[in-house]
Amino acid sequence: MKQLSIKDIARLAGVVPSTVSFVINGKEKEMRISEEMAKKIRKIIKDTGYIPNKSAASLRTGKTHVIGLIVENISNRFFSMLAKAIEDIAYDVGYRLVYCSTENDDKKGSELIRMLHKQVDGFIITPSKGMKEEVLKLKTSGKPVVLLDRYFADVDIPYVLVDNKKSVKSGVELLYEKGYKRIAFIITALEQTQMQDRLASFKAAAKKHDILDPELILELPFSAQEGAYENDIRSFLKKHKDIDAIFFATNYLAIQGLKALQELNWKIPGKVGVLSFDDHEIFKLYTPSITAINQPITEIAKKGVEILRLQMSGKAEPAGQATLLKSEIINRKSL
Amino acid sequence: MKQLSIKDIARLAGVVPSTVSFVINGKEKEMRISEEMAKKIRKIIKDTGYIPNKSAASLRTGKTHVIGLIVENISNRFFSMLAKAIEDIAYDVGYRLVYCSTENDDKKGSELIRMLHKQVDGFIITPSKGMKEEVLKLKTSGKPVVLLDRYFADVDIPYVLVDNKKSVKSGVELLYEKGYKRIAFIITALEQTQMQDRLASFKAAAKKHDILDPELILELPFSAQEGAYENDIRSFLKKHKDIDAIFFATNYLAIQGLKALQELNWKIPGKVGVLSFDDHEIFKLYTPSITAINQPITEIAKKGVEILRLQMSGKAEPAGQATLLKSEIINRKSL
DNA sequence: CTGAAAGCGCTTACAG
DNA sequence: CTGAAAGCGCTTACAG
Repeated sequence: MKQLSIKDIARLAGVVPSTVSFVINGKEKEMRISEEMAKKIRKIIKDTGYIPNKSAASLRTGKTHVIGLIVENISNRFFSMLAKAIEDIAYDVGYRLVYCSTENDDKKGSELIRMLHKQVDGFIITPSKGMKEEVLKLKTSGKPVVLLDRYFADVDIPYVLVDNKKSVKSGVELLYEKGYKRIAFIITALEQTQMQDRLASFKAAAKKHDILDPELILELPFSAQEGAYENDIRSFLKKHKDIDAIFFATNYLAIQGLKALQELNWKIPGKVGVLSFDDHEIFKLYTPSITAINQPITEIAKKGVEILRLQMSGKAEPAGQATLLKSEIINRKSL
Repeated sequence: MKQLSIKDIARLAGVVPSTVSFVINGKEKEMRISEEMAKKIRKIIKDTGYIPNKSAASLRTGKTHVIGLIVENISNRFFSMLAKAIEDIAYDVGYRLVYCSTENDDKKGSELIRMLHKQVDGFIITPSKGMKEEVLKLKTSGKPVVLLDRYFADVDIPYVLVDNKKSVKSGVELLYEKGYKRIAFIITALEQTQMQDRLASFKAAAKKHDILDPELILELPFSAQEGAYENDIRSFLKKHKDIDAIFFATNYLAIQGLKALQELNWKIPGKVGVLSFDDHEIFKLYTPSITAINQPITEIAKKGVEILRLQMSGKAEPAGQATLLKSEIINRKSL
């Protein structure tokens, strides 16, 4: 069963390939093809099951109608939710997604960008620090690109993310209002901008309320290994028995922190209050359920695709390269 | 900055495009191009940052080096883990992944297959029932395809999945050995083959040990809505207070079941033992931790890609279309 | 409205 | 080893 080409359809319809092409691409009005002929051609296309070869069209037009999504790790809940949201939105406007995980490996990330360059109309990237140069090249070569979740501080590339500073500030204020004074802040991956923002904001907010104790800030090196943070958190907590609340900068830290708390037999919220940045299914089910700051994943996806489409259509970018979205505190029983 | 083409590279190297093409595709030996010339060409490619246009190559060769992955919902843990595993394996052998979620929507699933048909060299699909016809067309047209996690019983298409029957049987036996006799089995999505297998196997194994009570089997209609099963499970449990163990056929049922148990204040394992098919991060952290049957996700991915590659390379398929992989019981504290 | 043709950037069979 | 050329399947500017 040989694949049909536009020529075959043209022959069947008794016209030239150009005419078929115009009908396929919805230009029959513009090209003043009779509605009758257009209908006939559409019927033949349907009956034969003809599907245009997109490689050929791409080669000719330079457009692929594919968006390249490069995230850190698709098996991570945040990224898979994000990917799903982007996919849904992109699908509705006629784009597909090619996605890849960088594993926080700058080399792989850069390689992926180069590999996909000609095969996608634009990129959505949650960049690691070392991808900066490659991302800049994208920008230079005029390839549409928008960053999500992370950004490069000193570079003019649009990005969309939750307002980390405001979110952490609200978190600290919530803790403060509930009467917590000895608040630990546990964070990792400080090479990432969003983490730096969270840390800076914690310090500023705690200082403002005069409850900042640098001793209570635990900065852990990033690790992809399972359970990597648990021991560090436990020994940290042991050393600071007067802690009355813990603010985890990410959900995976919180999850491992909960384990450490189980082992130490510190009751929540009796002994310590717990607050996590980033929600997680576990938090709803845990006893007690864990209060969390939820990122607006769908909004991030929506805004990201919107900005990318604006670039892809060649229109001017919206004023201002940064889009900061509001988070939401989900009050549960751990505070 | 105009994009370079193979002609530009050829001009820079003082050769014809063919020669460059051979070097790019690693055929310099075969074509007896001098190592010296090959080196020179490779250097120019590197220096200029030239990247071959894959649309053009695809148009010419008919190969895209892309695998289409169609899953139910990428934001679901099982599928995102599977996608990640497939991506890793495919990447190592020079393939990229285009993925899409069907949302269990047959129409969207079939549409995706058609849309991707010419853009991928092969498909990996976790099919829903209604995609059968479209998958069969794939097979007819000679497109490599392998099914994961689900299958079509009466059709000759290779598939890879966990041995659901054996896994459930081991689960029942574990429960029986531990002394549980009034075992409830809670299941949903019975239109899916793997679910049918799990149910059939539960019945057979329970019958064998003479502990089968049809009253204790709860078959719920599938629902994508959050928390959809919780109420049904709770009222079911209330009606059968003598249950001494619950075997959940999937992790999402177990998670909602745990909530129901919390509300009923049935202690685990004091009042009931709990066993779940499919592991989940939550189970490790829950108090008590939940014993689960873990699917070999990496193995499924590896085997799936392997079978697909065999098909893509035009080699004969391995004997037998079904590949059943062993699961593993992770013993925790809920039994 | 229709036709004829060029060209996107590759790969490869063929001739030397 | 090198050269010249065809052709993959489209889209589009041009001529009628």
